[in-house]
Amino acid sequence: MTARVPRGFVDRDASDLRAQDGMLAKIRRVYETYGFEPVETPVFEYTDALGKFLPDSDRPNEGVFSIEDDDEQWMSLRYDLTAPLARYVAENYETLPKPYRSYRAGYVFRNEKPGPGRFRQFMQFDADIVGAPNVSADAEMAMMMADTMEALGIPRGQYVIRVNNRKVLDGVLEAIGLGGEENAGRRLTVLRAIDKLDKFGVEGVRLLLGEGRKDESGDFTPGAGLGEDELKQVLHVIEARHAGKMRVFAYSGAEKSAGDGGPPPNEAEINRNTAGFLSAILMSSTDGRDGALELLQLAQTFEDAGYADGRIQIDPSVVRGLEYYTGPVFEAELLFDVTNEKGEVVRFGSVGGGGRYDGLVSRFMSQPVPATGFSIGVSRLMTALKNLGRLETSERTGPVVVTVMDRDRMADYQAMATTLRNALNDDPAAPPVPVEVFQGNPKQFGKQLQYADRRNAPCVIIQGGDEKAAGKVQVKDLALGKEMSAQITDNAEWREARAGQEMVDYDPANPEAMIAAVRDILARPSGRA
RNA sequence: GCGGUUGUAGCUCAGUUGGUUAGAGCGUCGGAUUGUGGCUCCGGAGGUCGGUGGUUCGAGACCACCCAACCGUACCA
Repeated sequence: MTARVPRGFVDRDASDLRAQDGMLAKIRRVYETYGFEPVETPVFEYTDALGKFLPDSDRPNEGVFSIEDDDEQWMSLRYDLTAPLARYVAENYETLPKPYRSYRAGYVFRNEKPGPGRFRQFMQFDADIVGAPNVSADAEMAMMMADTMEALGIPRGQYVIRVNNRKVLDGVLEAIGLGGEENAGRRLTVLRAIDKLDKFGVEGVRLLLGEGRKDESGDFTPGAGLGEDELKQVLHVIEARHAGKMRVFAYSGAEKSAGDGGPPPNEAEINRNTAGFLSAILMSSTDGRDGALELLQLAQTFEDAGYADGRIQIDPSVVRGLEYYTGPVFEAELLFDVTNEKGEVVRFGSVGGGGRYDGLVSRFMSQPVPATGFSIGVSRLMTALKNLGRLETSERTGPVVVTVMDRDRMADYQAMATTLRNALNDDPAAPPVPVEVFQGNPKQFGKQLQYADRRNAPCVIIQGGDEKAAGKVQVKDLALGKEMSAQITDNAEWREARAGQEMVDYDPANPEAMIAAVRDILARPSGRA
């Protein structure tokens, strides 16, 4: 039987976990400063509470991992953290303060084809406000997302929070005659096409909105079949930001620009212009007009709070999830390209997103409950940060290893380790300094040093019969020894040299000299961070 | 799901028109060195040649199907 991890899942080692802990702490801190408090819900929910994927006849596993409980109820692993939150809020509605601000991090599961950077188990870190109907709450979420990006060390200008409003898209769909139940399918096709803007560009989207598009493998994707006129209206909406930059304020059959002369608009003006342009071209639709006005309010909030310097951009091409968003939506995008292990340039794109979901909690209740929130893809963002060099990937100092020269004296070695461990860890606020006794087969002393070397140990303690008799121990600086080894090519000589070692006084009642020697090595900047 | 490419040791890869017991480098383990990491030298382990079936005197190689990975695409709460 071969040992193998299930497809789409990953094992994660110490450095991954430490890096992740560091990231989560930074994100958590931002959320806490905004007044959010943690909550945890289980990884399983009843399948119908998750919404979309009801058990269909005999195969309820499409997209989600599901099992049938012995009371014949279907349960599924959560595929995001939003639906479980909605369930939690509905179940505890009476006792929770409203608006309810909460955050949570956790693994979510999707039963689908894994790809590079796409796994079947991955971590999300969400924050939501339930019970706040105003767009001001949406603005706050977008701004907090920007703060989070910066707290993680992503420089300003290397990320952007793009903001749209679902009502704007609904509005244009209505305007081109795709309102109503009977057009639900085509609406989806149009939204999916819009979502492809950054992938295929305007021309690609134009094809997907019209006839369809053939990709480089020869596969054909059928389009939405829009006529020339409808197509043009959709393109005007998703390119509204472009119009905002050009200072185009209205569209009336022919494009006209007021951009001749004058300084180019700043980011705050672009946001306002974009929203203004949208409200002008979506006059005919109630939804569209409302959506555009909300975007205008958002733009104003960002400007007044100082976030409209390019960090947060109104961009009507943002779509996000097709399922439950009802108002403002936002997306955090990384703007830098990174080179992966294979030397290929990869554009990371979206690392998080969210929006307003006014319908989700009320599915469980007899009253409407507005909510807005966002989600960060922790695993994905971590990969990006690693490539950006913003992740604490530096190896920790390994343990101080007390070696075993005489296997009958294990108790003595344990005592040394205890003494060192207590002395080096007397400050509970400082990072831990690990100290351990070598617990492998001590027969070959060379193996013990090899072990210490592999553990990235800063130093080892050696006490054989000679040292014992003299009331001493050897404290060996491994990094220093390594440096010295560069000049020695003969092995016998190298062994004889005992590079980096220092002999100090030691007896159990008086370990100060040993402790001082170890402290000294730990304080050396000899490359072992 | 659809289309393409690729599957040989833990990793990177050789393997001739189909021909003996399938190789190399790196890694790993052991030894040279029973009180010293690195270097060097010597040795060992590790393979259902992705799987099944077929063609053939003979298949790692050829054919069919299946599986997996990668790339593109679709879906993505």
